[in-house]
Amino acid sequence: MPAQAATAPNPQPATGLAPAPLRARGRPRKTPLERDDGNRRAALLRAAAALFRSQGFAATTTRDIAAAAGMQSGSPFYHFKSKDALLFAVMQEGMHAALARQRAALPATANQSPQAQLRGLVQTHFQVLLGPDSDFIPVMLYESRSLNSDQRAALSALQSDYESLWTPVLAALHASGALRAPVGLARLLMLGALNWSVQWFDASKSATVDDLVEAALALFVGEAAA
Amino acid sequence: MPAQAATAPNPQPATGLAPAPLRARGRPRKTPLERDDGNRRAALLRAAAALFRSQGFAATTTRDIAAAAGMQSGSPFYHFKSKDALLFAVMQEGMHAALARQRAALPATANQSPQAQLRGLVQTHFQVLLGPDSDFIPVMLYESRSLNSDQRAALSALQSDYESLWTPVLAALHASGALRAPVGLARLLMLGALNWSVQWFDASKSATVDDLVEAALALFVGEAAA
DNA sequence: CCTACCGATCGGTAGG
DNA sequence: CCTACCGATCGGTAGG
Repeated sequence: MPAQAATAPNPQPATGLAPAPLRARGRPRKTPLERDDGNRRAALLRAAAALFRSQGFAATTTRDIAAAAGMQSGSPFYHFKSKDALLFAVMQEGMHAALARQRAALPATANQSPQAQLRGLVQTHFQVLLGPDSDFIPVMLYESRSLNSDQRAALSALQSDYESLWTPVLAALHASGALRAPVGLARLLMLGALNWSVQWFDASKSATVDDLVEAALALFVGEAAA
Repeated sequence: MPAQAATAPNPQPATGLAPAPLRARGRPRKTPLERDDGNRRAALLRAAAALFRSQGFAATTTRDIAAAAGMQSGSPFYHFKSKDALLFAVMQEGMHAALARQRAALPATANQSPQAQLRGLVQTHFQVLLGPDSDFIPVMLYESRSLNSDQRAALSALQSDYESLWTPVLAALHASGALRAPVGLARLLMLGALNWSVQWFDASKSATVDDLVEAALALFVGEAAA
């Protein structure tokens, strides 16, 4: 039931046999400078994101996460100070990835119409939300209640950065009459419409992500019809 | 920190003194037929809704709920079979209230334009979401993950009833050209935009619920401008 | 990163 | 609806 971490290495059959001496187990380390700690840490993050998303933060056990990453129950705490820190890391990773993808997509429409720029923002947003490796952002959207205030503040800063990508585009659309609601409320309502899709979108159903993009644009700015 | 149940009766100072004989405590029961069980049950529901909303279901303790309703730790289980049953009752109560309010508001716009009918739906929806006693529906929107499949099925039926109030109005708007997105996706996106408002709406800020109604209508159907 | 474990908390119950 | 309690689980840690 806990989504097995797709690429979880070192599944550790847990035979209960007496452990062999440490140096004899597994293949030898290539070089002290080349430890795969980042790999294990990333496996924990992916497992945590999947479980936090499907069960919620409070209902997910650090033991669940450890098992999904092929570790023993105490091992997550070697990589993260607390369950809380794991949650924050998942969200931070999600926001950094989302920002990076939006920024990478920006130049493609920089010289085009505000409508085309909005299409780019909406499309990338849906891809981040519904595409592969898409557990991190939903966790951020639906579990921020469990953060402490410092963590929340740190994430708010990233979220402001993200929103600032939308504001000038919406302002231009508002100025041209294509967007009739006030820019601030329009941004909140539009992002809400997009974010809510994680609750109902089913990749196996008929509608595709591209269908969603077109529907959202038609709904918000009426497809070039001003 | 746990929102104190505003009207919690019987706050029980918990003095630790030996309890007086049962018949001597409190004012005498009016009549065996007139027990205030419904009152206590309602207090539990209100307390549970507030706590489930602010902390989430899994992070809320049945002891938290009991305390907020002025009871001892084991007492909620006199009224509800399990914590799960309490959650389901909160959601069911929320959906019944939302349906009742929408149905009561329908006649007022029945003979008016589809735009006016949509305004009525949106306005009532925001009131249910953001008005007084508005914890029940947010709990339903954000905690259904914690239901078992029978409970989820029962709620899905109520949600379908609710959505069926929107579909004919959206179909009429689509037919007239005022709504350009496909009806099904438009409904999902629009309700998402509205539902998301519980995450950011702050009654103490400048925007009012009426501002939200107007902004949403302007965004979705462009305010009579087709 | 594993083993073995602690202390605290939690949902739920018996019996009144 | 309260008292007193059980059994299980959980986050986290020491020590290697």
